[in-house]
Amino acid sequence: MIKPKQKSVSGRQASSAQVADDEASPAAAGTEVDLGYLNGLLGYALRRAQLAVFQDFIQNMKDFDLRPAQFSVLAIIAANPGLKQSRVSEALGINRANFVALLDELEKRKLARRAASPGDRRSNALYLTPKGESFLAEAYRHLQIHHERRLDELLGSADKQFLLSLLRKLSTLS
Amino acid sequence: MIKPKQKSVSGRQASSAQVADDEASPAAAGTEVDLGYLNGLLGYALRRAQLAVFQDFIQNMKDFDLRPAQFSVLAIIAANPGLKQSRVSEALGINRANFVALLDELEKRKLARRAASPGDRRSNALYLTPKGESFLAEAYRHLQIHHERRLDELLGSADKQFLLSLLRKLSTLS
DNA sequence: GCAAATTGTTATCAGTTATAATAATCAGAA
DNA sequence: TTCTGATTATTATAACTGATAACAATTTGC
Repeated sequence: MIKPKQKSVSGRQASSAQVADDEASPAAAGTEVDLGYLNGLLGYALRRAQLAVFQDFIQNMKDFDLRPAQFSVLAIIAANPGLKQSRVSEALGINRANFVALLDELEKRKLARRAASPGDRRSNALYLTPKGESFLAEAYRHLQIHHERRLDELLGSADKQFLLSLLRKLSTLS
Repeated sequence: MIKPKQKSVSGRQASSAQVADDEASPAAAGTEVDLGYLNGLLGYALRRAQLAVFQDFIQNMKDFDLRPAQFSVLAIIAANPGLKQSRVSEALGINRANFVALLDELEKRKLARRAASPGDRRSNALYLTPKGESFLAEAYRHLQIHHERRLDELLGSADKQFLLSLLRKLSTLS
């Protein structure tokens, strides 16, 4: 079902590795820039891909004025209504001090709200407002149609699923 | 040769999607946090994976005091000696204004140097110093042994190659 | 020869991320 | 129960990244 197409990926190692500097002939202007050691580095490929995908995400969420971090907060709260603030920030890997302003903004826009946590007066239980629920649902629908579908077309949806599984493995590092 | 293992990736859509808020029962404390909509989003998986891989990179480069951006600059110069400053920054997607301080640092550490560009007195031709050459080679060797090999073991080296090819496709997004 | 573009640089600003400190509250041990 | 230590949300702050604008020197094209 999933056909890994390795066609244009070959010849990677051969391209650089030997760092011979002939200072007499500076790299030609019309030539393509050789990525050298970067060609094999997963971190580099990840960074470039993440930047490109986030750019597309941000572009698509322009009408919603929603950046990736904000979307992720709404999504977590929607899936776990009543979760306390520290657990939401922890789940997203966001420092809880920095999470305050992020949530302030969402609360100011009436998309989320802090509620008293029953049994612990220190913590806030977080909920989406009704407006937040429909807003998130619409944003998600828009993303599916415009953002994710575009990625499906670029990668093939089977390969995209496989990509997701590989990325999840990487997230478990240390 | 490449066997896409889709085992634990199934049931993604089913997990959330229905955002039913039962405000009466706040999300339990001992329960795992449900990622909800984030489960299907490629951008989220990419971000978490990139963060994890960069953390491992930085950890492994601690003795070299070399961060990803610095490594990438050295790698580009090594593979394209004499390339002018603006082309290096452009190749890495780094704003040329921000590139100045980055290169200043590498020059202060005697790893790279700005040289006069023959035929254009505006631009700098960039080279690694001999120290820079050996430093980069050692850093790369260390990365291969400790960083990339670990990723190979985590993903399987065939799947890692396939992952690289998918990430490169994503980087082409507008 | 002159207007427009390029190159490196500085200054600046918004956004992100990490740390420390603090007040309120909770939990557990003496 | 009281007291000590941990947790929670918050503020303030600093470091770092990324983008923009302005500028001088230089090159390019008409």
